Amino acid sequence: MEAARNNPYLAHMHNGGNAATGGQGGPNEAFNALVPLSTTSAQQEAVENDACNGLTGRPFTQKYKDILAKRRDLPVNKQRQKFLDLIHKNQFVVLVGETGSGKTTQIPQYMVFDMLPQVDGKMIACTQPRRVAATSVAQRVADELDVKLGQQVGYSIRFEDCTSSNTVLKYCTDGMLLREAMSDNLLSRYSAVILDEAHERTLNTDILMSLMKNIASQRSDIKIIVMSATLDSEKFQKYFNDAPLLTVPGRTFPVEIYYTPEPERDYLEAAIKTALQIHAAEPEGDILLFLTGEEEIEEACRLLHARGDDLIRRANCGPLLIVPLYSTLPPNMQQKIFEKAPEPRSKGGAPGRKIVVSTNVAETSLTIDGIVYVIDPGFAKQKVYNPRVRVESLLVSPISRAAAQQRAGRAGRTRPGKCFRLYTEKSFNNDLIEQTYPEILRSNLGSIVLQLKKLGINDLVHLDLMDPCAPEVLMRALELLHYLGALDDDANLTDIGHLISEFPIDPQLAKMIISAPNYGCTNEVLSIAAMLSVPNVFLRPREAQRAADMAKAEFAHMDGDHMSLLNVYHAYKGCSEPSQWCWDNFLQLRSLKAADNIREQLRRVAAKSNIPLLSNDFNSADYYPKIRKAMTAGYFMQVAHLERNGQYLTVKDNQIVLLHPSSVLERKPEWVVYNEFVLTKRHYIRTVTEVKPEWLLDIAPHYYDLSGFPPCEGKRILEKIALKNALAQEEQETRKRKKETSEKKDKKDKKDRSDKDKKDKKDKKEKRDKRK
DNA sequence: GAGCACTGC
Repeated sequence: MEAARNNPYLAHMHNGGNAATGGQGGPNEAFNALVPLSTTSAQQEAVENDACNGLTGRPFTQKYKDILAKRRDLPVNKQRQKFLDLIHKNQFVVLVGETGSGKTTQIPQYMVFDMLPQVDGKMIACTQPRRVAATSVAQRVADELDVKLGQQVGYSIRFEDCTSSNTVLKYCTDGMLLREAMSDNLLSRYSAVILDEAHERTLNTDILMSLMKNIASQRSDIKIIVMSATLDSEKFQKYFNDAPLLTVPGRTFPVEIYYTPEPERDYLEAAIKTALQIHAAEPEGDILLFLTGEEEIEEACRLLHARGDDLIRRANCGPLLIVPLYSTLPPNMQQKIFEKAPEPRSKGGAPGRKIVVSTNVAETSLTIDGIVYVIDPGFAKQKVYNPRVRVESLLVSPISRAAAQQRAGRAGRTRPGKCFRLYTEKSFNNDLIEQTYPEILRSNLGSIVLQLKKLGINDLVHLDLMDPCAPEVLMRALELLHYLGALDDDANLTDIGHLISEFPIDPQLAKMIISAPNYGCTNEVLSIAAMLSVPNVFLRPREAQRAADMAKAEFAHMDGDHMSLLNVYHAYKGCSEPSQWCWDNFLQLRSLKAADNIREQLRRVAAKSNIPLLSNDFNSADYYPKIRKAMTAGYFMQVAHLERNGQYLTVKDNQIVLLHPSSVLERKPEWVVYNEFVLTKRHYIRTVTEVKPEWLLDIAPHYYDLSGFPPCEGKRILEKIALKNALAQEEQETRKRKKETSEKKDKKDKKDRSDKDKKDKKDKKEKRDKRK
């Protein structure tokens, strides 16, 4: 109680924040005795053991007490005092804890009791890379603290803010906190920020880490905790000014690792063999097989079905449930991974088994219970960025040792498991890289650079990132933003740049939206932007490709794919039963719903930025051309020209590209804008719409300064038009000059005339006067 | 005439 007397906030606490409600509750004495940034583990436990909730004044429920017992048992609780000591003495703490340590749920609560956010009005934030994690952990912690979700504990993710003025602990996606920082550069609403899953090194986490380091140097009152699951803690410690490290053991079961003695030539074949061998020889327990993509997974499932049936017949094995899993799979199909393994065919017969064949989605995003065996061929599709051609693409490549470890861990969540790696141990040690390259080294940074500018970080070259990005990638981003008019010649944010940065989408898309009012078509452009921001809406199941193509043709627009997307969106908004309608038309309902959500968000941003929401008369001949002009204002850097040999060449880069076969365009328009450059066996441009070369010169004259263009037909055509424009302009000017000269002459004549008139009048008057 | 790992504002 000594501390309580010294607590300057105590009076406030007793009077306000902690009033008992309903008569049955009461103050939590231990809670009221807490002093910010000096609590002990014992004090905190006393607060939790009290009869009443310090945060609400209400008596604790039985449910609370049941959960509390389990929380006390978590590995992280044994280190509570150590953690508090570290955070009292340091601004940064790095915490490493494996699965099951309890760090994500407990550490933020320790911080709540230690910083007493209800006293100074500043919140504790805990960031997650994914939305589901933010919402589900917030719910769990609300239960643990015996409060209603959205009150003292809440979450904030895109499209959903579940917080209130009472919120002291907020779980949010890292992207959300970054957005907040764009309008509050010092994150002044927070007294502590906990960055969770930092080892994943997502783009947003990396930026956020840099930002927090920057903020910490300006705010000595803020505490920052970086939590990670890997043992690569030294890098984090070093980055955060030699921060102290706390290691918390996890709670998982051992996983035995097996390697192949020789390298496998065909990993798909090897994977299927291994799965069936496990089924034939290993005890009960489900299998998780990692493959790289949809097509491979469907193929593997077909083979497993065929050979599995054969095996079951011959070897009297139990029945198999084979389930594919990838993110674009419809939700009802995804649910299948939670089904139980099938029962034995006869009582006492061999047990059934579930085989989940999955992409990386099962590595971090989805947890499947009951997995005992993991098969890891060692490959995944990974994003790579080529700044030279400004293209992001997906490439099947070997995973890292950290990812392999993560995959193996999936076998030991419920009991001891086994992991079969389809590569040699030597290969694991010598060929695999230690960590997957962080996303920031594999991405186009256009949007990120704009965000950084908005965050008040101007010196990008000396930006303090954990892994600095390649200068060429930065250059490309700056170049793009400069051409869009978002940055001036000194790389400072312009008014346009401020506007663009308000939109949570690609800068080109945002530019298209803010240009739309010039063409009176904001509403339509918002719809197109939303449709371009979601995964492909068109489904094309292998068994119904023709029917799907026919359904798609119904939406085709002769101007191109963007207008077809607009047709789809309008039709979707007009249909009465979206679910049935989507099924009938081979459309992805999930994507359309997402598009609708995004459109609403974009509309709100536009309205807030005073961008008028306009539409042209649908029957006007200009309706579509005006939309295409607005698109050109955003995408003038992604234009291709059809050369006379029938090949498209991208403008300025002179890359040979093909219209993607998914395009609705049946003819080949001479000039097109494209949304995406797809790099597979060939170079494709996907989602394509016809434009006019005159527009390019009108709308983006700074980009279409032809002197810097490599020679090609497109350039010659543009030059001709430019010449014509120049001549026309000259002619116009000449005419204007002539008109001016003649006007001047007229004016002079008029003046002369009027002078003469005056003189005549005067003379006449004089004459009259004389006569008098 | 062909793909679409996964997130996120």
